[in-house]
Amino acid sequence: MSDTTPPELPATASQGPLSYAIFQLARAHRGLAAAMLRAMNLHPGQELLLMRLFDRDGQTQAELLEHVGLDHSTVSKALRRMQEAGLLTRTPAPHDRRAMVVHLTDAGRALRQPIADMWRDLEEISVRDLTADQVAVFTECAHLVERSVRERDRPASAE
Amino acid sequence: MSDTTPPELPATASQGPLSYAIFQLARAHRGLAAAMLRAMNLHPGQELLLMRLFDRDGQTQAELLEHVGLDHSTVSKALRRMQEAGLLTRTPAPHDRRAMVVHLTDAGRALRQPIADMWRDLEEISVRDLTADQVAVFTECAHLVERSVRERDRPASAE
DNA sequence: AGCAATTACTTGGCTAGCCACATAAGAAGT
DNA sequence: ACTTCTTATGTGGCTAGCCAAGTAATTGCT
Repeated sequence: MSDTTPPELPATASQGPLSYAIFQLARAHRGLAAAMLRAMNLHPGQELLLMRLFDRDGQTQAELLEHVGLDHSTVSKALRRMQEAGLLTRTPAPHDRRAMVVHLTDAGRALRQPIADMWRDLEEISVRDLTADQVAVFTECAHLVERSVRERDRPASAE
Repeated sequence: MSDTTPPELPATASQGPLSYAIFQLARAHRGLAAAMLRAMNLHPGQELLLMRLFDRDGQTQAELLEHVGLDHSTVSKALRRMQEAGLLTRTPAPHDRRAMVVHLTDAGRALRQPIADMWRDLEEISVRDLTADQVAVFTECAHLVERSVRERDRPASAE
């Protein structure tokens, strides 16, 4: 304790450089994504649901939920707003009247290419100043950190 | 329905692996931070403001703002809630009656060590499965990506 | 059967975070 | 002095995201 308690603690970054870097990077990255999505009248996170539906239309909320990993209520509200925006429909499943099957509308399908372009632009900007090696290491490390964090967050999670 | 399914576009991850990794990592990381902060009756982001005040008490909102990089309204509201929670006080600056000087209360100062411990635990968990080299590369890359993204977000020096 | 547990989803309530607008006060130009 | 201009902060409105509680339908257990 005699070497780590100077009267002038620099800042938050020194206490946890990696955590702080994640925090700042996430906010900047999300900000750019939000700006790009706003041109399509979308909000951050909605494009992930749409991309899942582009991949396979007609999924239930539970199926979408499992892949994106968000809270039930978050997905439910986001889908309701996207339905009100005319991007998709939610109809009760025929053989399981609890479930709501989500289908894209024409307006929703029309966003497939714009979202793909936007996502590619975002990726290209993010990677711009990195070498291919750095991208590989960064992505690998991101997954490792994510797994550590998730394991700690859910003490009963066994993979 | 009659649309010829493209050769199985995997998912969002393949469109932008790095962006997707950032998104997922950020959510998991923030989730763990939120869980840890909840034990102290804090919310994500508040601890950053407090740590800034631990570093130097009696700053104005504008000074805090510059360092954390959030929107001024976000900081304004967060500080109001933290004041209502008894963690700090906001008093008009004597020589500049626009500015509000933020001072920690005893209750706020009491969180210094708990927050430092929590931040250290979070960092330790995040770094657990990484080598020192990986941490260095990851942090460096995070800053590079953040800079690229911020430059693009603010079209000030576009080529 | 019948009743409990699980699953699927909705709603309410809270904060974070952004934008846009509004207010107030100091600074600067005329 | 009298306007702008800039700065510092507050407020309203929107969505994202979480937790917690509630509803409805399916499954499971006795």
